[in-house]
Amino acid sequence: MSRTILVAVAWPYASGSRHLGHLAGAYLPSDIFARYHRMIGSRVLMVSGSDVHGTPITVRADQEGVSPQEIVDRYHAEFVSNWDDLNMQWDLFTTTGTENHHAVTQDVFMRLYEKGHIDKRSSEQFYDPEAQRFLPDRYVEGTCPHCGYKDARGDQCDNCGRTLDPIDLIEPRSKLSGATPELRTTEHFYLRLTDFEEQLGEWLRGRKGWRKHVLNFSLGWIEEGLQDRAITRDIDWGVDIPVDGLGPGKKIYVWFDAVIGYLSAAKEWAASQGTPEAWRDWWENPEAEHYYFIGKDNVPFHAIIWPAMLMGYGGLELPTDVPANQYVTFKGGKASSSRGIGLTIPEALAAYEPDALRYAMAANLPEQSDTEISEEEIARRINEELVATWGNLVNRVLSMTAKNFDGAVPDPGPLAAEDESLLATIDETLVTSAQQLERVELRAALRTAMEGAQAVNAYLNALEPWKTAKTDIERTATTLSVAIDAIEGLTVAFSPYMPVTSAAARQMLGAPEIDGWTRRGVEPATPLGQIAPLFAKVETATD
RNA sequence: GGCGGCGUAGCUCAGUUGGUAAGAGCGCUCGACUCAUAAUCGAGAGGUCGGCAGUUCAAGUCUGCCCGCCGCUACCA
Repeated sequence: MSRTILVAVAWPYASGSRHLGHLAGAYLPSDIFARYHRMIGSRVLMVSGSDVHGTPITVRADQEGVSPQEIVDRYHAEFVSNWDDLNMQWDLFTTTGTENHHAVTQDVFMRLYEKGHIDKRSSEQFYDPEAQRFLPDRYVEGTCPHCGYKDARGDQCDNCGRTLDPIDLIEPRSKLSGATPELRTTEHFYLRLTDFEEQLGEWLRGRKGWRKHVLNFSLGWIEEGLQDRAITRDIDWGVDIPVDGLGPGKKIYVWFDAVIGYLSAAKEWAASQGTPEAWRDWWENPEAEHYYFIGKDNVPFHAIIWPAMLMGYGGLELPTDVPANQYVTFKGGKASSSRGIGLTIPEALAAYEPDALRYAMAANLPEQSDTEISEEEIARRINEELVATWGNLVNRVLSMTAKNFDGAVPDPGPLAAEDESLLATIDETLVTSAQQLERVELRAALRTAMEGAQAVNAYLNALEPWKTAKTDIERTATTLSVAIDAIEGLTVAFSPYMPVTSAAARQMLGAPEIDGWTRRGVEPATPLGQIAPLFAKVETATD
């Protein structure tokens, strides 16, 4: 029976270009996983979209003298273009700016409110009289009361690392205008996370196969005790609060609405298909599996807050797994486009072919620990592994076949033990890589596929078809035919990672489109396609 | 400060519930081959598994302390 899979992908924040850390953290793994599931016949719904609300976007808009919508439109267009270049296969990539999303967010808010999981409280916040705006903690700067550092942020001092309360800053000033902020009382709605503490703990302790950094981190939050959390902000850019009582100038907090995007996007997708109820197959179906692809900084939102919201709402499915990735680091530091650390996705796409970039990043996915990446590392992965082992394998086999057998797949004749053995190895490659993909061990599954390619190279070196071509054409036919069948099988394993070149390789082999996670081989006498190298080597900085 | 993760070969990383002489890829050395994008294949060198002390018949794997790196710390998203 075919499985029902929701591939939920972190919503990129439309405040600037995304970088390779984001690509490796969430987008590439989700696409690989979704493609695998489509190949084995699962019903996949892969959704995400641009996250368009929040203070940083309004600040940037002010700085540039444009509307927040202009900022959002610019980066949303860039993301869509990136995904297109990378051949990301979304079922829907929308934004949180749609009417549908606002309506679904308000529905979730109202339901939680009516069930008593949201209440109203007041607190004191810094307000910038010049910018006429309440300031998030990190937009208040001043002198650290602990170490005297002059440019401490309101949430944390970058010098001594201590967590701060902006009220404790000496000589506080607004990061926006430099003005001295004043304290004002403000009312907000709070999500009562404490209502779900026990239920969340029980649920989390029952999770199997979750990465330990995800599970331990989440359980740590539970053990420390959850805190109720404000879910509205003093801002005019966001989703309207669907109940009266707070007065103007307040919106729903961007993070509360962003996670709801997984649900609203499913509804938008269903409506766009002309089957408006179809979202229920994923969200109200206990058999459905939900996988959330995010970076580790988002673990609390996906393993604590969003599940709590779902529990409170009732009748919707909780995450099956949250395979959060760690960080990609450049020269030891976390990638950051705002600080210019590491390549942005547009920069990387300008430098590398999409499939080659996908290979290099997939081979370095930070699944267990932070992974150090450099342009040298990307070039090494492409030149020393991808081109040398896989690209060259396809090229050497096809070249020999074209030359010796009139550009068509030869008839293998009876197979010898070593022929059967190679094909068994490739079949095993597909079995093993599928198991690893199921566990979201994407790096390992790619490695497995490469080992399959090495096995074919070793087989060729052992049977030396370039020699037998002069002495035993039947043996040569067997060798090359078996190698072609093996390569056909490997294109299946590589396809989730490198869809374009895998399809190109199949065309060269004369193989039909992939049908299932299995080796099918190529019929004898099938004419080969136009042969060309699958990948080009990249120049390295030192060349 | 608190919490979490990490610290394993020159580099990038794997090492399930503790158990045969510690692994992979790349790099390096030697050899084979020369069909192929000087690509491939084989062999080899290379590690006190951050440090110290424990538990155990047995620890990279468990416990404690220490050192270092990264992240989070609930109002960045």
